[in-house]
Amino acid sequence: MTSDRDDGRFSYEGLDRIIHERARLSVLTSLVAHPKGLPFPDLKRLCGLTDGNLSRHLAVLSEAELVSLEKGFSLNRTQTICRMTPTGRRRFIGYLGVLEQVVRDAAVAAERSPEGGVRGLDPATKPA
Amino acid sequence: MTSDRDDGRFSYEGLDRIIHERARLSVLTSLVAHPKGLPFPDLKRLCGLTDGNLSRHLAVLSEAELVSLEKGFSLNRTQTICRMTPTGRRRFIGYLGVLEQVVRDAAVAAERSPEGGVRGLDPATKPA
DNA sequence: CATCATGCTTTGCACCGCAAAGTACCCACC
DNA sequence: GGTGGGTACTTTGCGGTGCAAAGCATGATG
Repeated sequence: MTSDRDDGRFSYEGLDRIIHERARLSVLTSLVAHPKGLPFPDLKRLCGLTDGNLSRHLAVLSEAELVSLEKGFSLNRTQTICRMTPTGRRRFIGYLGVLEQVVRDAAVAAERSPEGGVRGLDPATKPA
Repeated sequence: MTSDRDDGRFSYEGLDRIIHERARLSVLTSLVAHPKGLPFPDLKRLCGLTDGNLSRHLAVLSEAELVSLEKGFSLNRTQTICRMTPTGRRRFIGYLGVLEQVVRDAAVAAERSPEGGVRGLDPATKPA
């Protein structure tokens, strides 16, 4: 059934641990959708994260140089603006390619076995 | 910029922690591609996992009743056959829907900001 | 001045992924 | 029959991490 050639067929090594994490995936998607950057509180609301959580994940992303943090003041308040770095953007897009591959693999497979419930996941199907 | 209506816009709560993990994502994708089940060693090779790793992840998936483990004998060897349960299949497909949404959100956003490198990720583009 | 709200950061812990070591079984081979 | 080796897993140990709760600093408000 499975041949030697299939070794690692589904290993998906491109799923970078830094990126492949729900909260950080949220953050990065938010940031790629807002190329001019987002203030901490907006990001927090978009991602549905607590303060502490967002802070920690931003630290990780910043450490990995996937996002940059610009700390300043606005309306007499401290304000951190988060942006995606060019590196971050590149790596995120690479990651998305792998993610796309996962979805495609799974959709093809699920389609092939007839046990129903696969509507809208056929890779050739466009969403409504 | 972001309105109240956007709260949680990118929170992706459907990214189930049990499923959203590289190794288990591998396992589930392998299993959905092999509806008749896979023996432990084949699964291990497909996913590029060590024995211990696969064992642990299977325990988690089995505990959550996303996969079933059938332990038996074949050719005088112990053999565990792993299958996806109907529940597992349903939940995995649900998860895939969310994953698809992530890819689509990100692709749209990345497309919209002009800084290049987005080839092949446009949601309207089919792979070659 | 006290209180409350905002905008984060730090702490603490429980959980988890991973590799290495361990167990069980079977099969040669001498 | 016993020893060595291979297959098929399971268990253990540990370093790392996500998360919530608590902490801290600043500014507005009564």
